[in-house]
Amino acid sequence: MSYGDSREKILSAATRLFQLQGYYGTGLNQIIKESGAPKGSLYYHFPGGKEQLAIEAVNEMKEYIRQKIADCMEGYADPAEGIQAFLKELSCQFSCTEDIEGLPVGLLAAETSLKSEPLREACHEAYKEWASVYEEKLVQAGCSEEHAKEASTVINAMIEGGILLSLTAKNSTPLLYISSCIPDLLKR
Amino acid sequence: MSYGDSREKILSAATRLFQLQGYYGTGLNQIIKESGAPKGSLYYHFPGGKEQLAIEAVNEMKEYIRQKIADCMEGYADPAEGIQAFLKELSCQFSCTEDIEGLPVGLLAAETSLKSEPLREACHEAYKEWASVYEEKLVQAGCSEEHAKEASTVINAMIEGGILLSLTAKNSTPLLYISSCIPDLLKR
DNA sequence: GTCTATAAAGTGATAGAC
DNA sequence: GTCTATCACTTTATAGAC
Repeated sequence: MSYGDSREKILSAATRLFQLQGYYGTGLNQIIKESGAPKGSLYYHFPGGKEQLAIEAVNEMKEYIRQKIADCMEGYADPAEGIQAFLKELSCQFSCTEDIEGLPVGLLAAETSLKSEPLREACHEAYKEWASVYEEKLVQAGCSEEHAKEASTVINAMIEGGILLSLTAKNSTPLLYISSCIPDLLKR
Repeated sequence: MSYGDSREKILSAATRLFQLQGYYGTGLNQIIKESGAPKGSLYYHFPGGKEQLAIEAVNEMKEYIRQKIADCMEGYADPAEGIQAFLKELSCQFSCTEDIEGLPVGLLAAETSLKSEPLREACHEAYKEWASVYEEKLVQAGCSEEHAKEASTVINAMIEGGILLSLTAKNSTPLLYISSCIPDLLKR
């Protein structure tokens, strides 16, 4: 292969750390150290430096979460049940401190949306992609295009907000409350 | 007075900057510079250093937002209308780039909940306080205590998530979508 | 209450050898 | 592809003068 796995190891450590600690809370040294990749290879693989690394990390989060949402939605005919399955999966991490994954995309988005346009765009694309998975399912289930568009955005907001509240509360209660109100939200 | 206004100026600059740029994205030097307060007075007024400053900043955000929510709720008999008034106010900042206030509490919470217990607790208290304002109004309007408790947490999550999405999208659409689904959420 | 000076460590980034 | 060494800068925090 043209790339060894150094690039991959760096990117996966960066993704994990950015999600947990944020952009400014994570140093390049820490990324290198946790990745176990050779020290000198960072700027070889990521000539754009920290910003490029963060953009690619956001793309990793985007795809990882998109897949999770899609898997959950596929398992049920009713969109509400699919979303609840996804929320259930998210809530698991708060049972055990070690499992906590942080706030995917949201932390980086909040830190950098006003400071780096390319990074903001990457975060925005992630939210758009997740919304489109919800949207498609809702339309398939008989929602109007308009309602599906609104609802999918609201679901994105609730879930990011719910993770944030669960992180702060150190328990999954907020995510579970959200889960229980999903059917009411989609009933229209 | 026993304190001049240096303390106040430092704290208000810190509050603004932490909310916009986060804990690690904001340096003590920048806070001093923007506050216009004398350079040497920071550790005199805040012997606990950056962490103490952030905790007090979170308390400022807590009170500022609590007041805003309370004002909005007082203006209407219907809780849904009060919440929509608050969302309308939040959405204004995205009309003009200069007015953007960032993500109150949420950014600091996401960055530090896993790293500083006292800071996490301060953020948690803020969310609890906001929720109790919603809760009280909902119970007054005839909701069951149980439903009011759930709904107020969900509203907190939606709003923090909505600000985050609006920040990332650079427009108020997410907050407005949330506003339009509030009545459905409370109908029970 | 405020100042300067500075310590001690960390940051992102680059150059040049191998 | 990877290494080391290093630059230029910023960070939080402290000590001691005024």
